[in-house]
Amino acid sequence: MPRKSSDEPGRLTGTQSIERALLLLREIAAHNRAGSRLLDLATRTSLQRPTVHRMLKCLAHEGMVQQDADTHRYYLGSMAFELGLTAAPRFNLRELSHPGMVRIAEATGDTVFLTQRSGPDAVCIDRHEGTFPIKTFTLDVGMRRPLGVGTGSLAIVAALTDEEIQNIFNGNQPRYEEYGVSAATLLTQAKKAQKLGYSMREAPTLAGVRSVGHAIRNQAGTPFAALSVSTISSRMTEKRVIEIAALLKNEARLIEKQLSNAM
Amino acid sequence: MPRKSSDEPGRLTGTQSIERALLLLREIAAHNRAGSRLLDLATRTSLQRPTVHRMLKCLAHEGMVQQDADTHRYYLGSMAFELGLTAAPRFNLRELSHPGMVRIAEATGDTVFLTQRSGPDAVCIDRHEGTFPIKTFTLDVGMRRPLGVGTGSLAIVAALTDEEIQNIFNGNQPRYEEYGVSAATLLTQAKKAQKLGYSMREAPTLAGVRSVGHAIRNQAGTPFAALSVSTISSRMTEKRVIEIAALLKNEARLIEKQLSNAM
DNA sequence: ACAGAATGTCCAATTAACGGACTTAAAGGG
DNA sequence: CCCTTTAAGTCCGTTAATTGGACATTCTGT
Repeated sequence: MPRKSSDEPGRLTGTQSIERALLLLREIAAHNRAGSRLLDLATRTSLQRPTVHRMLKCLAHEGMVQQDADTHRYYLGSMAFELGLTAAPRFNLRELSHPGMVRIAEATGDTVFLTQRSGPDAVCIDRHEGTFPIKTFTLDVGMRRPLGVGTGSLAIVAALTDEEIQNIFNGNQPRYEEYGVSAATLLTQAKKAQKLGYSMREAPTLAGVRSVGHAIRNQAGTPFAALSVSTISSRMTEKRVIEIAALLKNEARLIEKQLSNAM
Repeated sequence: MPRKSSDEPGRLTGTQSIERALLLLREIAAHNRAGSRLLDLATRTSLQRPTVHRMLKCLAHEGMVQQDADTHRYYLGSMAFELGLTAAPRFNLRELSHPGMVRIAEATGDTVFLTQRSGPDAVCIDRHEGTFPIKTFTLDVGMRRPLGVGTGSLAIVAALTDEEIQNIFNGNQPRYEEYGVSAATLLTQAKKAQKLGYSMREAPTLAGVRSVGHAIRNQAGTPFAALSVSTISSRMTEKRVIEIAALLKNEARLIEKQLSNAM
């Protein structure tokens, strides 16, 4: 009997291979800079190597992934890019948020990030540089990491219900190690963020970088994205954290307002 | 017996449902403006309705498609958008070229431009500043000018076939006046660029500015973009022109290589 | 309120997908 | 240079997952 890949009560039926293919795509996306080797994908998805290989061959054939001829590594393909272009007009959080991000970058001088939730992950979907010469690019656009990793990501988590937070942290537990954090510390940080109304922390892997984040909620009140500002710790005094948090809150409100009109 | 869904000689095996799911995604993408109804998708893909429905349910569950609650119509979902963002750096000329532009700017200290052909025009799609304090911003990002005007633009033209060059110069003739050039002089400059393998000239409107450009070709060998470097003439000695041209050629090659992997 | 047309669901039959075992290719080390 | 190791890629018998005909439900228009 194959490993139970998921514990969801409302399992779907008759779509095992599609689910697996999408799982693979997510996994490839999560490591798209370096690319993924067949074996790593098999390990990370808990699928058998032949299965992964067969699926990748199909996905490559259709252009959803592409394999580097030299290194044999797998990356997202041109079809993924093209589907994204087609889908973009309906998910224009990025365009919608742009003016606000510019305002924040101008007001603070620091770099602003826009992060969107994607299931158990968060994806950085935009970045706007401030004018301050020391820049801290903690996130690249397109970067996908487990929810909770990253300050914007943390702000999203903290704004969820306690039950959901538990579920997410439980589900992502094995993946956190890779990013140098534990579910336990994340929970503490999320609790703190809930009290404050915004997330704030030092980057665990990058010493001397401090970030502030604020969630953006959809019409139903569910947080699905976040704005965050990141800079060197010396610029992020207590007082300034509060100012920036207020700024983020204000811009998040504006975006939420537009969203409720838009959809 | 099920309909033969495809006639390919080199059929893949063991991936029927993934192929079908991707077929559905393509079909949904092709009608993403208006959205697709279940029955239309079944008809257009020659799949059975229950099959389509089951797959869509899965795809929707995973966020690859999304169904409008009111109209029941299907659209591409947020995951499609996010995968696209992640894939973009490898397929988007601008993102793809970014590392190379940074390298050129660092090596030369001067400002680098990325120009893309758009029919009879060329558009500056990116610019990266060097460190040298005297900057010559001959191009703004987004600026659109007739092909041949501008050194990057000239490099693109020069790399086309003689027949195409004639057609373009004829078609653009009346528009050149505005930019202080004539089709005749452009032709001479293009011929010279063909011999050298790169374009070089003094800006006709801005005295004391000299630029070097090199075309970027797609897999078919057709030039469609160019890298160029621009600075004050006193910095652009004969010798330096040759060095920079070599630098540009090298980076253009790298981009072309990535493009050929990509598609 | 009713017909027509669409979406959504069920489950027995069957085939398409699975994965253990094997082959081939490429990297690393003596 | 050859041998070991490690990874990619392939094969094929078994079986569990997918399929799709038939049915249920919901929506739409008159």
